[in-house]
Amino acid sequence: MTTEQPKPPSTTEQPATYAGPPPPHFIGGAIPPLPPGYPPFFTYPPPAEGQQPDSNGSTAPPYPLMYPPGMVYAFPQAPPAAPPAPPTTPRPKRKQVKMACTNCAAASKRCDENRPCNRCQKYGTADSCMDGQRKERKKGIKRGPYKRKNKPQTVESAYGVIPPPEVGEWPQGVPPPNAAGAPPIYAVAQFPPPEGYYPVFYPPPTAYPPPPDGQPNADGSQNSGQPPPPIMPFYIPGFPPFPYPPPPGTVFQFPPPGIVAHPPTASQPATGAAESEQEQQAEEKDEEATCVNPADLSDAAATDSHSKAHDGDANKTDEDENVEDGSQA
DNA sequence: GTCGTCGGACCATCAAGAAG
DNA sequence: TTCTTGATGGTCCGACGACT
Ligand SMILES: [Zn+2]
Ligand SMILES: [Zn+2]
Repeated sequence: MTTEQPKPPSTTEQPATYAGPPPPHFIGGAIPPLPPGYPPFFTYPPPAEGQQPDSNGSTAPPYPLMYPPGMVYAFPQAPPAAPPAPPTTPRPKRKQVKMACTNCAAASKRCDENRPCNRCQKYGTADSCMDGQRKERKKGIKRGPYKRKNKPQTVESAYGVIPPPEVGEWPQGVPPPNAAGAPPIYAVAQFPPPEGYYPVFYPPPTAYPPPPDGQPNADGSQNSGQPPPPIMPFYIPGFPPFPYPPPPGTVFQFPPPGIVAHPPTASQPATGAAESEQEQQAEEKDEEATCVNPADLSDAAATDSHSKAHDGDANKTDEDENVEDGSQA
């Protein structure tokens, strides 16, 4: 994804409580204030194709949009000075024959597996069309230490999120809450975000263990070992994205206990990657829970699931494509 | 137009090094 | 033992010039 961090509201810089105007026709109590450090469930859609940043360099709409938790993705802000990237179609990989004939090799032209090869037949050099001698690779050359760069992808590397920690164990690479620059919350991806999106933050499902050094947090508090205060998500019926302020007649409601959201359907913005494992995990986890399509009820509960992507490297086959060589008219 | 030459991008292979 | 990295040796694209 992108290394640029998002500017939309779901960051720690945002006020922890919703400060906007009360939504019309709100039912079910006041919008619950978010615990300190928790971002609101607001996000923006990605900029439309060809949309230019405004004078502030922002491609966000003038109003926030609400997605139900479990499908909440913000999108990373495009760098203001970034020129519009031209659409690039990756060139198909060029196939090579295992061994070109001596004539083709000398002329640096495309050969094929046939003997005589196509080119030699065409130019009447079939009698001299034969394989050359391949040199043997040198052995025993010292190479020095390698840089490891293709580690198995984690949720974090794939989606820019940090998996929740086990109790009593700090996740690798995550500073404790009292450390400078520590994230106030952990990020949990419910579903793979669409291209160009990153998941919104959720509170960790487990307690913060005491900091390794026993020091208080940056805000002076001590980790109690208790789970952090949960975010009480709120929802509106319908299909995401929801405009905010919501249109007149919108009814807010809290999710009944045990209600979980379905993964995005094909009509929703989501990548197709890694969905099966997540779905399975979600189903296993919430077997007893009632599943409600958000399009029907717009309910969701923040459940924890990750996905992993692994970069396989298996390209050992070799088939020739018998492409006619030669200049055309 | 065809054909030969050639620089260099691209590709497949595989030994060395790293990890499990 | 298996996987990953990266150097190596190779193919062949595409530009160019000579020639017909
Ligand atoms: Zn050939
Ligand atoms: Zn040949």
